Amino acid sequence: MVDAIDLKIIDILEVNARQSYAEIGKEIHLSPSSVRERVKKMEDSGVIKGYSLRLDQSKLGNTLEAFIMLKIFSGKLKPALQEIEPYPEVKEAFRITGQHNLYIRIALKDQLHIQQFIDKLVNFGEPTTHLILSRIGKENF
Amino acid sequence: MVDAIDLKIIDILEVNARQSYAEIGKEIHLSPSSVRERVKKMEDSGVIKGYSLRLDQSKLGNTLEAFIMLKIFSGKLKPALQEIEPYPEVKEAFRITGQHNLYIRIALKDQLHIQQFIDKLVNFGEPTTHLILSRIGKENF
DNA sequence: TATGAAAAAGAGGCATT
DNA sequence: AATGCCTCTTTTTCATA
Repeated sequence: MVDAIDLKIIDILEVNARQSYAEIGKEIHLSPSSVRERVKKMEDSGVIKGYSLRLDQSKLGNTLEAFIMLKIFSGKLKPALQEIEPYPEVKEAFRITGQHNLYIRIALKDQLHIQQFIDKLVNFGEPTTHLILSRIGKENF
Repeated sequence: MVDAIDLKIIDILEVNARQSYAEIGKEIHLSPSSVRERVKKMEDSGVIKGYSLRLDQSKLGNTLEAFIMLKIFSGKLKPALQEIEPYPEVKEAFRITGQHNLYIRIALKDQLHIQQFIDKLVNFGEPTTHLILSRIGKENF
């Protein structure tokens, strides 16, 4: 399904998803079309779901990044999901195991906005908030 | 710094970072070169840090996704960071406020591997693990 | 906006299994 | 027969003025 060469391509694209097939091919000693074929197969099979951006949220004016874990009130899961879905502040969300049921990552302008955001969530569950202080690791995180 | 048109370009690239400048230009009624110029400026200023992939980890054989929050033991922050930095299983990590100090997101083959991973972390702090059950929201999450 | 240069997409062929 | 890679050609896109 996905062989060692495919994994190499993924590694390269993970660092820079806009790298050309020609350049990728040079790195792994394959022709541009072969690289392209492999990428297309991975897109078609769903291994590669899409291509995205790494943004510096602070330079976009969002000085606060945080994640909120929600302990959902009984029967409030569906309405909670519908509530948070459309917000552009929400960068990522998933259902989780443990004391809380929902993980929501957000990027916000300032403290006032995080307060307003939490105020909306308290209708659906009990929130625990963690501010993100800094990212760790390689640049491609 | 970043105007409304730039934000539109970011929105488009966030959904598909491999979209061509020509196509982006069509959507926002701008010439390919103008789009290209704006993107380059955002790259140079660091607003756009890079381009990345959205992968289906389960199709790569990683059936388990999780995040671990670590309550770091006194003086163990630096060694903890050095320990986790090189692991390919670590997809994201940041320092956080609250009861825990470190957030670590991982993708792993199976339960055995998560156990082994946690075993390494207990030397540096007290871990709390949450498995990720499912992603919520649009496809570009 | 127009241009040459570069890359992507597609077709066909060859080699290995 | 199927797969994976290559080369060649056409079309599209990029970067420069």
